[in-house]
Amino acid sequence: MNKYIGVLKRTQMFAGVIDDEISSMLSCLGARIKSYKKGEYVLRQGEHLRDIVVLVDGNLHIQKDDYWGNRSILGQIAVGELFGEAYMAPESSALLNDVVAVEDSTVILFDVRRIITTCPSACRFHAMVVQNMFFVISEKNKRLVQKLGHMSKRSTREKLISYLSEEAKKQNNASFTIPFNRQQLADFLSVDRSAMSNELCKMRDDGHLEFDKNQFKLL
Amino acid sequence: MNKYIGVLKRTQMFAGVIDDEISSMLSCLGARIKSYKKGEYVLRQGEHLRDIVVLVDGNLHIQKDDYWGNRSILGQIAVGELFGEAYMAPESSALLNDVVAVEDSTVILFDVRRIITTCPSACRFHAMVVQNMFFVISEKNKRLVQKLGHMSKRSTREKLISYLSEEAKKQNNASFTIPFNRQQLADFLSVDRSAMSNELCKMRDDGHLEFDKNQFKLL
DNA sequence: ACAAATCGGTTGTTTTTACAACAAAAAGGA
DNA sequence: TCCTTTTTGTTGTAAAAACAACCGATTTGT
Repeated sequence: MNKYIGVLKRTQMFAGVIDDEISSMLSCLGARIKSYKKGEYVLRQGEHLRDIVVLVDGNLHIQKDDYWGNRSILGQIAVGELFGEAYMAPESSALLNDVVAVEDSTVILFDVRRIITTCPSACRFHAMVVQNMFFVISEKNKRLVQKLGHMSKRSTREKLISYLSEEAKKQNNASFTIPFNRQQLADFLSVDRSAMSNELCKMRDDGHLEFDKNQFKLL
Repeated sequence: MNKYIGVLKRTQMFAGVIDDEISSMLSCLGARIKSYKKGEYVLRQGEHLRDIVVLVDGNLHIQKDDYWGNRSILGQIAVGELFGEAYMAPESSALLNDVVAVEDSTVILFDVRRIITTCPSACRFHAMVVQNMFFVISEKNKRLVQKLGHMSKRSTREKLISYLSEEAKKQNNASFTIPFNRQQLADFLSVDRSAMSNELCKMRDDGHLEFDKNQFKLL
């Protein structure tokens, strides 16, 4: 687990906490490590979650498949980001989505209750982690609101524009890479892949953007 | 402000805090009170928010209007609920939506920084409010995820089913009232009102539900 | 290197939704 | 109460999206 201290140090959750402190906090917070192969389920819809899941290597998707096999992707977790913040309240622990490793992945799990309850042994930085968590959850909420902003657009084209412009803004560059292939992007925006592909090409022909694979450039 | 202590006491934010303590916390948390007439803007998109807004009377909608006048409703704030939790992180304070009073409303504002920073004078229940806020944000997060669940459905009918069943579940009754009229519900689900109205009537004719105004019953 | 699987784009058809216009019913105000 | 405004349902048409099927290119595994 110690080999990932460098990764943890750079997460928002542990912002301002030094290596030595992280190391001692691992036990204080009941940390455990787990690895998953590409395609494996990290968590399943309906499961009860009592941990905060921090991704230290790989790539996760939060998604849901309906009865007819339609998939919708709620979001993506990149290295350093975490999952499970929505299930910290004691009563609301039944997961609404699956969490799937889209690449070989490694996560570190922290016991939720140990995070929100400041420990008696009072490791110095516990209070800072609590405050960091506030900001992390707050950020997460904002991202969900942004996603709702994309989804509330009526046409496929508008959804694409909404999503791509925000991605450009987030990466602070008109050229940027998205973490999805076409099918995944369609599942993320809840539209049909072929229709979306069509629309992307039209937008390209209209001179609004250029793309190659998952690399885009807004014009 | 003191006339609303009874309301505050029943909010999740102040769960477990007694009247006297709330009263003293009001100044500790830099509380201010504001009232709005029906139709007035409480907050506007792009504004910078440094407060948590608790609704103590009335009804608020969180919404956004685009250039062409299309409105989309992100959510509704009922008495006792709060707004602003997505903007607690110092860098993310630019509002993504308007907040509008859909009835005459009264809110109490709390300085965010005073909430997350435990005060030196250490009012006894401050720590409890901090923990409560964790749960509130977490709940909000869950609600956003649920809304994304509805929005990710491909057809108007499925969106309606998704929303209405959840509402029934939330109110723990097959008969329930929704906080929207038809146009508002359409704006909430991002569909056309007339098409939605049509679909609702078809669903009624198919024997799936009954409704009268904003009172629904699932069969 | 080869076969198999995945991925992205294209096209035609069907289904669904948006849009516009209107009428009946209900609510609100003078 | 009566008039005005708002709300809801209805219908027809136009536009858009979903669906299905296919192909070529790329990637992956052996």
